[in-house]
Amino acid sequence: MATMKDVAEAAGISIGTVDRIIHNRGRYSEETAELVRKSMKELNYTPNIHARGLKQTKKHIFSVVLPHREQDGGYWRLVEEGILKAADELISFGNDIRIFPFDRYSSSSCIDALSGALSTDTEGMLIAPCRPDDMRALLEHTNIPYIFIDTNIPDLKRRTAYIGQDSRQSGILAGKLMSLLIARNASTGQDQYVLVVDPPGSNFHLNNRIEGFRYYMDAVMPEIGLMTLKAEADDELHFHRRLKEFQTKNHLLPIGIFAANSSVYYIASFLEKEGDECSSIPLIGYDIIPGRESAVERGTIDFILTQQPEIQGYRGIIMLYDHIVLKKEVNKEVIMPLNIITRENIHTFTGYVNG
Amino acid sequence: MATMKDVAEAAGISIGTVDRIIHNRGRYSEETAELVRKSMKELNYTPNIHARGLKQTKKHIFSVVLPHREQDGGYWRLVEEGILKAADELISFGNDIRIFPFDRYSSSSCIDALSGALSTDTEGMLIAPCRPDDMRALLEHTNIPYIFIDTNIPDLKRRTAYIGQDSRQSGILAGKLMSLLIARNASTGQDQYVLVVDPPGSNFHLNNRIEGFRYYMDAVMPEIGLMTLKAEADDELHFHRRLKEFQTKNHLLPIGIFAANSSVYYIASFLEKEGDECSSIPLIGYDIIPGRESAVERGTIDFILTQQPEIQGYRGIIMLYDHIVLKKEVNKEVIMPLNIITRENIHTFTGYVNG
DNA sequence: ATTTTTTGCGTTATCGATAACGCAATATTA
DNA sequence: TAATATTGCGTTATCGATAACGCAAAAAAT
Repeated sequence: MATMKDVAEAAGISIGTVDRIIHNRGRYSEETAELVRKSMKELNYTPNIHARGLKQTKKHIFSVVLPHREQDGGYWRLVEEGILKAADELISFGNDIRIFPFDRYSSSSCIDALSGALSTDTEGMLIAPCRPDDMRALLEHTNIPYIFIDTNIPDLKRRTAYIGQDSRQSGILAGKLMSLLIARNASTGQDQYVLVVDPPGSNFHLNNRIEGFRYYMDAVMPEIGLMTLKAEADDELHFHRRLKEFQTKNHLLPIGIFAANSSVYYIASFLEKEGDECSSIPLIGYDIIPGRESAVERGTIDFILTQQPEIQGYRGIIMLYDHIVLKKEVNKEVIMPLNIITRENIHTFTGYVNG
Repeated sequence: MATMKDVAEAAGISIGTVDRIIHNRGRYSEETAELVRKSMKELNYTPNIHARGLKQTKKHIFSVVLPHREQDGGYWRLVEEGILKAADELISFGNDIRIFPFDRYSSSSCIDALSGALSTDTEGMLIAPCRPDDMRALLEHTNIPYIFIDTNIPDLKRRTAYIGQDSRQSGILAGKLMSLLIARNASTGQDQYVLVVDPPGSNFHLNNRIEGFRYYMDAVMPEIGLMTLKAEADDELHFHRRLKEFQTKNHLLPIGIFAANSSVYYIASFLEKEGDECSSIPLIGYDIIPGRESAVERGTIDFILTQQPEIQGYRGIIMLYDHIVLKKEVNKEVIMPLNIITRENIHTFTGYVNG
């Protein structure tokens, strides 16, 4: 509860000098600085956040660089929602948060978005570097601090922080849940297999999830085969068509289906259309998509895994603000908890927790 | 970004009057009030939280009334940890949070704690009313605002909020997970049963959890019997003794064990002592107890359900502060998300999320 | 009719950090 | 040596909300 005035008095120096020392704002001697730092320690001085916030009328500008909301099955929409929620809170303090969306399948779009963000008077950036190679060069030559969200580029050590998920582990978890779901039916017949649905596009996390799932299934249920269905378009009808094709080609139904992202909802609607025999097939996927929870509530989808992308987005912005404006220490790496959602607990997850 | 001065000017009135109207601090006419309210709406005025915080040098005092940390298998320690974390943040703003612990098995201790809290100059209370009948009378006659945590007293409508858990639903979820775990072994023999461990003491949530579990198991696996073991002391050795007794009396091992609280860790240590045949029995319980995660990591405990009591405590205090000091609107009812923890995701839950 | 109380409103010091401004004293350059 | 630049430090207005203080005018009580 010591004020700057207290520190100044204890050091036998003026407030102005103390302030200059704290903020390293030139024009002071190292001697007095030492003295002041000692007094600060002794009095356990912490700046009053309110006084600071009040004085700082300066409007802070932050930029967000992430894929279009519709991409990856609406995943980015969820992230963006959390970002907007945090932005809302910060805007009311006179700050500005600018979003630079890009097409995650286009190199030029990605580069444009990032250079757009860089060319403004941004003080910090929240970046989803899902095209690391397009972004690396630009990020190596900037002094603007940035936080990575969702994907990390480990070799860019100048990042302030990374907030994301352990996607391989989530695949392993999906494998475990699948093994429980199919335990009852397994080994009652020959040629049993689990269908792995690989969503369109290539994506670090998707690959990791699938790899983790495979790893677990091969280790625990080696007798169950895994078949992969690669989708080419992020579109409900496309999924239905591909599934139908698959069904006619393979007359034997899978004993379980794993979808590596929110396309699980497309699969659910297909299975429900096909009748009870299909909709009772164990089905695991990712992310709670607002408005589509009913497939979980009905039990067509058995488990949904999520790392709450909204909260990821929300916390990303708050971390940026904490770091740059409040000058707080922030965690270098935040891994989101891996939640298991099922019909019995989904209602406790809709709507925000925290924030 | 409108200030109070802007509002005053727009309404053709002084700042002092605007302030009086906002805070309902007597001495103004309803006419001008109407005018001011209109200007506030028009200018979309939001008070500057920093200016407010800066001016408010007044030290706020809050009280917390909850059971001793050791009770209910260490559950309250977790709640208290979250409370202390929030308190820490608030104390640095010059506030004071006082904890009044009580013995949840003693009526007089409970009454003493609550009247202790009430007799101070507390501005708000966070209360765990796990002895509703002892607390009701006192709470009906106070004007100090309070928030209930963990347990609710629905008929006390004057509460500011309730933050807690849906315990019956968590029992149902436990039932679902149990049914998956035992699916493989079920119906291979006669007289199969699941053991339900009822921890010492009578507790609203414990009863609900067990009731929910029973409900699910009876509905989905009626052929599996449920046997109950009632423990009398919250003590690891006591549990081991009772389990040993049970084992000698019933030569047939259970095909699954459900413990309605964190005593699941006592059961895990017993099963591990008894060898592989025992430690592979499906086991479900509650709460992550710091330092005892290894039983989950080894897989002796298959699933842990938790509603993150630390976060409950943390949020309870923050809600109190938001309501009383910042005069924010707070949710009347906050139900914590129901998390499923298993060896594949426990590492993402240790340590705080949010805060 | 006079005194007292109440009501309505304006003015202003204050909270703590910040950064602009100003003034010496010292150092550097011409 | 004189002119200029740099360094070190003190003083003070400012951010916006708050609440104490003061002063009239109106209302109530005597």
